[in-house]
Amino acid sequence: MSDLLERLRGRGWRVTSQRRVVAEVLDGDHVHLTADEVHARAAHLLPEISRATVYNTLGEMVSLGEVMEVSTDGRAKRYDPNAHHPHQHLICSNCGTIRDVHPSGNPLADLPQEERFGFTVSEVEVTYRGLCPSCT
Amino acid sequence: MSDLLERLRGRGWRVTSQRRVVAEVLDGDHVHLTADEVHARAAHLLPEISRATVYNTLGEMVSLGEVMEVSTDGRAKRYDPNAHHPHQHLICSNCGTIRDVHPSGNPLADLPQEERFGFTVSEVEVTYRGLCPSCT
DNA sequence: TTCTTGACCTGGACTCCGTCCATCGTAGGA
DNA sequence: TCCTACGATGGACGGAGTCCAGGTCAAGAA
Repeated sequence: MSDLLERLRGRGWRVTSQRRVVAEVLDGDHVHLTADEVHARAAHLLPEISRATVYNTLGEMVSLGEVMEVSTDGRAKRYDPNAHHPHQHLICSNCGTIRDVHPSGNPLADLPQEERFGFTVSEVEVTYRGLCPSCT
Repeated sequence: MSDLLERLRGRGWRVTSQRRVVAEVLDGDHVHLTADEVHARAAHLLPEISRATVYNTLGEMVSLGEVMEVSTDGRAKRYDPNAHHPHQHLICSNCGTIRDVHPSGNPLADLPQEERFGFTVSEVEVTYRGLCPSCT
């Protein structure tokens, strides 16, 4: 994830200890943490970091396209650092576990012209729901 | 929508004026209101109705499968009475307008077995995003 | 029609998630 | 090393949703 910091620096970002720590927490490809979880883990590495800073940093990473925001259930949003590899999500309806998945096919092509109502459609988000092995 | 009330009565529900009014507000197939909007419209017909009652009633309708919950953007959930006709949603990223759409194909079949990680997958939710004609 | 009772409604307090803002601190260029 | 604009802080705030104790009423029984 240090290349994330490099990319951010390249975009004119100041690299502060807070941003470094948030990036470190998000390291790894299969992480789907809430802002509060990110804050808790970051505070473990840098105790004085504030909630507002975590929210700001996550928001900036999202608007730069480095991190994806996932709204799973209308409760807290989750942050997914695997933003450079297109994927969808499979969520356990019981315990909330999230997995990245790669469906075949192209859902964008599945929306016929006459069902677009003049919209310029640019993205599709597919969420699969079901029960994970341990909740079955 | 009076058949909704009939179905609910058939399930042992008491039909109260509050529930009648909520059902009436949700009447129509292309409505996607937030709980607060439902409350505002319901209060127009029955001024003393409380927010808690609207939330309770909507929650019950959802758990009976009579109404669908749509989490568009991590903000307020929306309630969609068109629950008996499978469909997906097309949302304007700018103004939030929602349309019901019917993609061809079956996205459930697009998730290969080896991408299911042992989950019992039961539903798929597809959300298309883009700009509506008036926001383009 | 009246009675009875448990399901339902109410309003206000509370929680959770997220944003805003005034002020202070500091990364990094000169 | 110094300067300063960008970033961090934390506390107040706001929106969405939940909870609860107590009052109300739909609908079946008589």
